[in-house]
Amino acid sequence: MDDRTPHHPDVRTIPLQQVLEALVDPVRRSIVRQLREADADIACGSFDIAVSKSTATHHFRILREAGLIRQHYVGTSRMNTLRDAEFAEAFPGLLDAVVDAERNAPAAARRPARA
Amino acid sequence: MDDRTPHHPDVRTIPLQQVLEALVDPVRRSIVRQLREADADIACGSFDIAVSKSTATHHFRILREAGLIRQHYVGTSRMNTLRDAEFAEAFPGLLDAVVDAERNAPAAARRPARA
DNA sequence: ACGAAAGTACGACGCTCGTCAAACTTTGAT
DNA sequence: ATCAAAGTTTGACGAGCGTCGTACTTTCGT
Repeated sequence: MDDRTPHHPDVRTIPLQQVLEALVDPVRRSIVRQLREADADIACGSFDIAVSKSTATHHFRILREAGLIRQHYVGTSRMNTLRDAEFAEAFPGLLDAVVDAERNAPAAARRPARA
Repeated sequence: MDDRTPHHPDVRTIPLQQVLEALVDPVRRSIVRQLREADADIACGSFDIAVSKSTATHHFRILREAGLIRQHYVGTSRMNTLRDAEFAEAFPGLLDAVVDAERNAPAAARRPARA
């Protein structure tokens, strides 16, 4: 059985503050973007992010608690899905605006402003 | 003479990262919201924000450098205007989404998540 | 000319966040 | 039964941000 499924908050109860704190980190935004472009579940380990495993775990938790992603186990892999529709209902236009702003941006603009 | 007019960057050159860093602070978001609801210039000292003068100055600078506001002196007062249209052109839908998300939110949701 | 008003500049301080390594857990294969 | 793979947890560390007080600058009244 999977008690291994973590808690997913109701998106409508999440304050904008928490959402913005989640989206302000470039690594997390990169995760969201990759999920958008893939529209299929992606395992934690299969993302193109330049951080250690423990840091990755941290970022996924922040995203999950901010209502942006859903996570469920498949074997030893944790799969991630964007909670696209639900999120858009609670925060109309927000995710589109954020993702679109960087969609065709030069690579440099996608990197952290401060190393 | 007013060399006292500070530098205002071209909004199109500003990375999303910088914009999100500006908008993630609740005090700064409150400033933006007040400017939206007033649609007239407001002096730095006339905002309803619970921080010291020097902290306020800091927040206005962050907002200006992120392309969100324009500042100009009138006497000893520094007036602030939202760069609404320009900003919307560079980041379509973003400011609307952020402001609208909190527009009719309960007061508690407008306060910092962490004191 | 003097003083008050409105901001700015400059340090300083505390807290939080992103980061990592190391140890641990759970699942799947052999 | 073992071992490897995939994540999580915990603790630690460094950098950055928001905050303030104090000193300074500029402008407006009187």
